Amino acid sequence: MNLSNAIAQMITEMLSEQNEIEIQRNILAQDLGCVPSQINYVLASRFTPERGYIVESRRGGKGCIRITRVSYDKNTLLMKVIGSVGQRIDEKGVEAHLVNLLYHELISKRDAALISAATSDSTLRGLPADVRDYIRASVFKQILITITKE
Amino acid sequence: MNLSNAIAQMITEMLSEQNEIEIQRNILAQDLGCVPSQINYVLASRFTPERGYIVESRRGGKGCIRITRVSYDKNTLLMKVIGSVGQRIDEKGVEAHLVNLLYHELISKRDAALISAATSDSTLRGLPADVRDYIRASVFKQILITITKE
DNA sequence: TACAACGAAGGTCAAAGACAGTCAAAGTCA
DNA sequence: TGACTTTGACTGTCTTTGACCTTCGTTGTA
Repeated sequence: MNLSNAIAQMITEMLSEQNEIEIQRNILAQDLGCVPSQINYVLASRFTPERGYIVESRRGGKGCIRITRVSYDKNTLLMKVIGSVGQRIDEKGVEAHLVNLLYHELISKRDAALISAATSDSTLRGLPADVRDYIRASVFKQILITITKE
Repeated sequence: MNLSNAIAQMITEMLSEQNEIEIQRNILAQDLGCVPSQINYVLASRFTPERGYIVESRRGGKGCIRITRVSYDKNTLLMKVIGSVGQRIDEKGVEAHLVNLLYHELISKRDAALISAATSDSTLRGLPADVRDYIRASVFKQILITITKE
């Protein structure tokens, strides 16, 4: 087992108990007997957004690195919804999806309110119905895609 | 938790009970076991006008520092932006507003990303430019209005 | 009463300290 | 050979500290 894998495993273990951990780079490096920048390498190569992690950090005195595991399932489910929307959707269609997404806790009430505002008939007023539904589908999907990227 | 954050938290707690507090720099510094100028650093870095605080002070005997939370009424400012948008806006116009809103911390990065996604040219593709700008303005404003309702 | 000296605040700024990030070079392994 | 690892010098950012400055109420004195 090389160093990087050992570090990755250690971080994964820490994350098995909580979805979010805070570490101090220098301390962890010292514990593991490696140079601090090795931690960066491991984070950059293994704890990527693609693999469902968010890494944030703070420099300076008492700095730290926060690693959050985002539920991969959530995105998979969101992507399914996005995939199911199709080229057009009417106001009721969006509302139905929102109810569903809320029920499964894939989005927050706030998100639902924002999406609802962005896609309502009154917001998209003035367009012919079919164009409106087309634009609504596009806006709806783009917002959901943005949410999956968090 | 580093010193600065601890101090900031303490001040925030004091402000949770009233919108205005008066502290004595040296006394607070002594309570917290830090040098007095550390208080200045915390005030300068965290209790800024952008974040909705006004800091005033009086030197000399019986001096003090007064910190006021002004809730520069986020909503009032948001409404001003909404009012300034007009009937049409192009992609760059929205981006400019988002930069501004972010700078003044009236919306989060996340909100900005959602709005950007909902109003981009690619999301609204297929519409004639003038209609697109019209719909964009509508979507943009409706989302902001929803944020003011929180 | 006028006012100068004093002491008690708070303000400023630069240097030092404490972290984390970046990048390129060297090393390793299939 | 090429992809992945490891290392460390250098950089960037935020924090902490302390010396020195400014302001202002109080007090002593002519």
